[in-house]
This record gives sequence, C-alpha cells and structure tokens, in this order.
Amino acid sequence: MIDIRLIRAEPQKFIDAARNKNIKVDIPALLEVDSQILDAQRELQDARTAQNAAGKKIAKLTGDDKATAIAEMAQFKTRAKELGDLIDRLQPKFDELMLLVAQPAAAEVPLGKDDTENVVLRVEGQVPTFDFEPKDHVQLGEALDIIDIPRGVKLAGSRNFILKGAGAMLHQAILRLALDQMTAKGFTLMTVPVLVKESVMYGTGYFPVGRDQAYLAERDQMSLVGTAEVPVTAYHTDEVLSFEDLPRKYVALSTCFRREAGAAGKDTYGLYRIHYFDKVEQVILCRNDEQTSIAHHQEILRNAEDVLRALELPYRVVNVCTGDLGQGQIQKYDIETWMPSRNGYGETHSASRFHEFQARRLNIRYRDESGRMHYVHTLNNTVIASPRVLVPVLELYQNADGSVTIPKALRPYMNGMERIEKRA
RNA sequence: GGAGAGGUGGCUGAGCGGCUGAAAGCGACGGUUUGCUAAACCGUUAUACGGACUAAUCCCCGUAUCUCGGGUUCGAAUCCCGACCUCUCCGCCA
Repeated sequence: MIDIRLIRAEPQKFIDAARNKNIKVDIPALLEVDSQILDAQRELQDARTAQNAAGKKIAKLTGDDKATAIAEMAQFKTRAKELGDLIDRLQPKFDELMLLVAQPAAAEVPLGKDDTENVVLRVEGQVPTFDFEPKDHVQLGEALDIIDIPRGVKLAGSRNFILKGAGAMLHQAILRLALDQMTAKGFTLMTVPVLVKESVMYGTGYFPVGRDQAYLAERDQMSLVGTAEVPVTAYHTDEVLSFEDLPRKYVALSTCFRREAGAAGKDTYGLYRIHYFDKVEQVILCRNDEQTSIAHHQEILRNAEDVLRALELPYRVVNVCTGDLGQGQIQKYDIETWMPSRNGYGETHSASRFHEFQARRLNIRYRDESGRMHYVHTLNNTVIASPRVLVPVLELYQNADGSVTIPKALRPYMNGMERIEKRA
C-alpha cells in the first residue's frame, strides 16, 4: 500500500510506475474518489463537532429549552448520517483502487518490458563442458529411480512429481544445508502456516493482483501460500516493535503452492515449473531507512549466493527490470543458476525489497529512539528452492555412467553418501 | 462436533446511559535525590485522520476508536441483536 498523500502530491509518478510495471490502475479516478471522501469527511467532522456540542448542552437543560436543543441537534444528526452514508459508498471504490497502486521502482532499476530486459550484474562460477553427451535431470532421475513424474501426475495432475530414495534425501539435504547456513548467520528459524487467511495474502501484496496464482480453500476463505514469505512477513501484523528489536531476521522452510495460471505450455518439462515445491525463505524487517534497507538487500543476496557457492553451482545475478517487478517491489535481484538442459541460466532465487509497501498493508510499525511511529521496511529472498535447484545439481554433477556425484557440502546430510548410482 | 464463560489502553483491572480516551495499580520513560545501585518523591505515558500554524511527522483545535458490525437513545465502553475471537469442560484425533 502506498501513502495516499504521496499519490496526491505526485500523481504522475504513480501513473508512470503502474505503466512501467504493466499494472492497470486509474490514478485520476483514485484521486477523484479521494477528494470526494476527503470533502465528505471534513463536513462530517464539522457536523459531529456541532452535534457533540449540542449534546453536551442538552444534559444541562430542561423543559422547552431542552426540546428546542434536541430538535436543533437532529439537523446535525441527519446531515452526519447522510455524509456517513456517502463515505460508506465511496470507500470501497477507494480501497479497491488503492490496492492496485504500484510502488515506483528505485532509480537503479532498469526500464524494461519483461524478463528479457533484465540486466546481468555479475556472473559467478564456471559453466562446465562435458566430454560425453549429458542427460537432463529427468533422464538422469528416472534412470536412477529418484524422480517419478508420471506417478506424480497420476496423483495430482500436470506439474506434479514424486522424489524417491536418494532423490528425496538430496532434496532434504539441500534444504537442511540452507537452514543451517541461515541459522548460523543469526536468522531465527520458524515454522509457519501454509494455509492462511486472505487478509494475509492481501497484506503481503499477493492479492488482489496475482490472486489467480493461488490455490484457494474457498469454503474456509483461506489460501495456500506460494511462499513462506507470506506468513513470515505477516508474523508481526498489527504490532508495534521497538527500534531496538530491529532488524528482525527470520528464516522458514515451507511447502509452496502455485497454480501457474497463464503459464500453460511454458516450462512443462521436468522439475523446473511445478505446482508444489519446498523453499527456504529469508525475511528481514528493518528500520524505515533507504540505506539500511539497501544494505539488507545486499545481505540477503549474499546469503543466497553462499548456498550456491557451497553447492558449487555457477550462477549470475540480474537486476530485474521494471516490467518484471512485482506491484510492491521497489527493486529485485534474481539469481539465475546454470542449467545444462536449458542451455542457459534459470531463475532460482528472487531477492526483493519493498520499503513500506507490505508494512502498511500489514500494519507493522516500530517506535524509534524519540518515540515516533514508523512503518518497518520488509525484504525477502529465497535461500534455496527445491526441486528446482535439483535441475542444475543433477545435471551439473552427472557422470558419464549416468550416476550423479553428491556435492561435498551435502554429503554430511546424506549419511556420507558420495554418489547416487543405479541400484543393482 | 457438544456444553459453558468471556472479550476495556503495554499489562492487571475499575467503570451510575451524559462530567470517561477512559479510575487505580504495574510496567516504561523523563526528572529530583544519589559515590554506584536500589528505594522514595514529582511528572509523562494510545493511535489514525482532518484543520490551523509551522523548519517540523513538535505544540494547538477537532473527529473517530473500550474486538467488529448493526440497533435503541437527544446522547452508549455502559442497554439490545449479530459476527468474530479467546478460554474451560466433554468427545474425537496426527
């Protein structure tokens, strides 16, 4: 949510922001409703002032004087009722439009229409070449009997899968490595609900824009989350923290559910784009300060890179352009990991900073040294998401005989296993 | 799922339908005192929005808020109805 006062002051900025982010919102209409509401509120307030003053007099009066005063007050009351009703009619329109206003991107965000215009900032690690014909992760996984997509589809439809044996272990090992790295860095580990109230989805900015990406449990007016960012960020909803409690750093592992609406026919092969997966997510709530926010953004980016470095995977960092930015995000860095089967880099991480956008919707504030209230800033990034990351892990660590070497960092989490081989 | 009880400020806990944005206590903060702590004493202690004035998101004025939404009333934290939530007991259960 954006402060309406900022929109009043610089409407063009928000018109541009919406256009750059490909979000439809009628700012002039918003301002029109806003001014109508504001006028009505001002008049209502005056009517109430008069009504209250009259009411206080009545208590002291008797007889005719009292009757006269009551009659007089009735006028204010009627007017107040009219204005109140007017506001009640206008408010839903205002709220609806406010939920669509986009956060303008930071100055350092490149202008662009979609992900093809993201700007590569850094390339890390060596993209390997094979001296044999490499297989893709599905071929490898099926041959090793660690990935079973057909049965996943049998149970749950397209974009579903089952990991078995060493495949499931590898998945858990990666998640555990990520969790351990994060807790070692002082992030507080949490478990969180993955089925949440719609208000939580609105609060984090996944609703109303993006509502079609979520699975809904409509009978209970709940929604399955697409990321632990949602419940973790909303953890402090309606709370007032102390500046001494900031920054708050959290990490959580959750299953993530995504409908992938509108992605029909896109990335249909393998474990890249699927309806459920597990993800370790990091979330930071910090002071309302641009530089502090930026510093934490770098921090969560590094945290993710540390995991990829431990896994010894080649990746690159991109500065996501305006057209590929979410409604609330002010800036986003994606990490893309090399995936041989795609013959290119594929997105594995997404580090966003939001300024107050989510905090306003969730009403998460803190009191600073001088006692003033501010909304916190929120940030989040993937630590690791699996099985998507199994795509590069399996493909990059494959051997000519079809076995897969287990990355050194994961061996302690796999009872010392060094490679996954076809069972005899 | 069945049966009860209850929802007041950071917490505990008072609140006759007008004088209650709300007693009191605790906590917190500021100050006095102090070798340092502690104690004692004094003071402060909600948020949002609007208005006026501004260097100011400080003061000042106003409106709203005692879970939320309706109703009764000239007037409701206080009466009535509904919703939501919490707690206790029973049943079931990973």
